[in-house]
Amino acid sequence: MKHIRQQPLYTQVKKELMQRIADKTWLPGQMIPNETQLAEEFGVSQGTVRRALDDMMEDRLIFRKQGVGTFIAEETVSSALKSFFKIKMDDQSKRNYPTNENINITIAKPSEEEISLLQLAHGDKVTRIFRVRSLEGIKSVYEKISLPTNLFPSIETIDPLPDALYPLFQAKYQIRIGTANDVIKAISADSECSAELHVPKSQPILYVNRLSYSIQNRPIEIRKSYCNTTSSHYHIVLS
Amino acid sequence: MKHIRQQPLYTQVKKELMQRIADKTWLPGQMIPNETQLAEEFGVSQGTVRRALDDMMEDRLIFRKQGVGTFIAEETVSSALKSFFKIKMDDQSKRNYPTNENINITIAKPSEEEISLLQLAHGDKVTRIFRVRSLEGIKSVYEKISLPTNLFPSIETIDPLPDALYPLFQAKYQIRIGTANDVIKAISADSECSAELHVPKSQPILYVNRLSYSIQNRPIEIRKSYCNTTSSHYHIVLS
DNA sequence: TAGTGGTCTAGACCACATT
DNA sequence: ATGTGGTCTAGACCACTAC
Repeated sequence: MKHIRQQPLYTQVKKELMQRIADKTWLPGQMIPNETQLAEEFGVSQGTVRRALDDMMEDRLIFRKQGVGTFIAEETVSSALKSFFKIKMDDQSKRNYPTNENINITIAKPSEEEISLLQLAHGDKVTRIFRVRSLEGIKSVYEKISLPTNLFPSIETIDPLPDALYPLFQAKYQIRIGTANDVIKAISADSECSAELHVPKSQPILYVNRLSYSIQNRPIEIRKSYCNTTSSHYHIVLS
Repeated sequence: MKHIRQQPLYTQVKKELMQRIADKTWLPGQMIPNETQLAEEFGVSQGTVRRALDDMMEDRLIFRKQGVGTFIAEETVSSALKSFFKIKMDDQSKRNYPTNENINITIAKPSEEEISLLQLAHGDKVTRIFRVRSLEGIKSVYEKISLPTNLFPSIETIDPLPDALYPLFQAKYQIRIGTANDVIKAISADSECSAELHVPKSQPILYVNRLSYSIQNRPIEIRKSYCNTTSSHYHIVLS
């Protein structure tokens, strides 16, 4: 390994290893060479490789089994999903990811709120996605999503629209969500919610108003979620 | 350092160092001995001390300045509060921290849930704190808090009980909250909530069920918060 | 210049899982 | 028995900060 003294050796090793994941040299689930072999290949010590692997483990890019080996993490996209998908069934044994229903996509002139939050320029359009998401057969979330149309060309023609949007954003539009702001309230179901979620009017609804940003910190998505939390909840770990 | 082979040396070193922070041997902002000195004192290698310090840095218990030294982190009220106090006014310009009202503290035999979640031993008691918190004069949150009585002796005699409990936990009981799990639902106000928060029955209420852990990962607190989110909200940043 | 944290090495041994 | 990751050591040198 060339000694660029600008950055530590373990960072350089990590970058090379990440490259191999990115270019599919190593596929998800696959076991990679052991630490000694990698150390020899890169011309560094085993400790340096270990430091690189420790960092990658922290990023959940790999996982290790003592006595077995080091493996590429499955679907590095969906692991990012874990960070942003917060609605869980109360019964943790049922860990179904929600399915889409009643999808409706329109392109429209943006509202004041959309212009402001998504930082739209004059004349920019907005693509709105309406959908109901079901968990274990129960209509749990009614979502209204607003996206800048120019960032997501032809997204309205994708059929079927995948249940998880963030992997789609990344795979098809090279947009990776980095952070999100969730503002959460308890409200009463209005007639729209009531109809979409099949709940009585005035049922308590968990309202999550999200603004998502790309890793470059550009606002990407407004997502208003109306959740029937009768048998599910919003779960967050603070530290 | 005694070689308990049950756990790695670096975790034992870490525990001893954390103890010195807890018992005020080392105070916030103070510089601690360098890695070599600590290694000599504990009878381990410098690399082992470093691993312990790396872990503590991850937990933000210490910080380092290259070329200067290693310092105990300033445990500011605001830093702990920022992480764990999530209810904000909708109008961000008003950033009042809530005040206590109607405080009621009792010591009781724990419920099944309390025994299980707080990992109580046979005969352990539980201290329950009930209080209403107001934001800008509006009764916003009704809280029921459960604590292991043996960890918080005489907390029921503290008068007035401070608005923020976590700084008290640390200052008086050397217990620092490190993580918390929040489970959030929207429910209807029951008669108890209705009375405490002065809202009509069946008003939508944001119910936050929290289980907090110390930095040593021991469960410390169950906190059930019932929030009137008419003019406030729960705010979380995901990444 | 002296003292600190940051990186790196080469080698040893332990704990765990598979064969 | 073998091979893997996990821990630990002793020592070296680099990079940064203060004096």
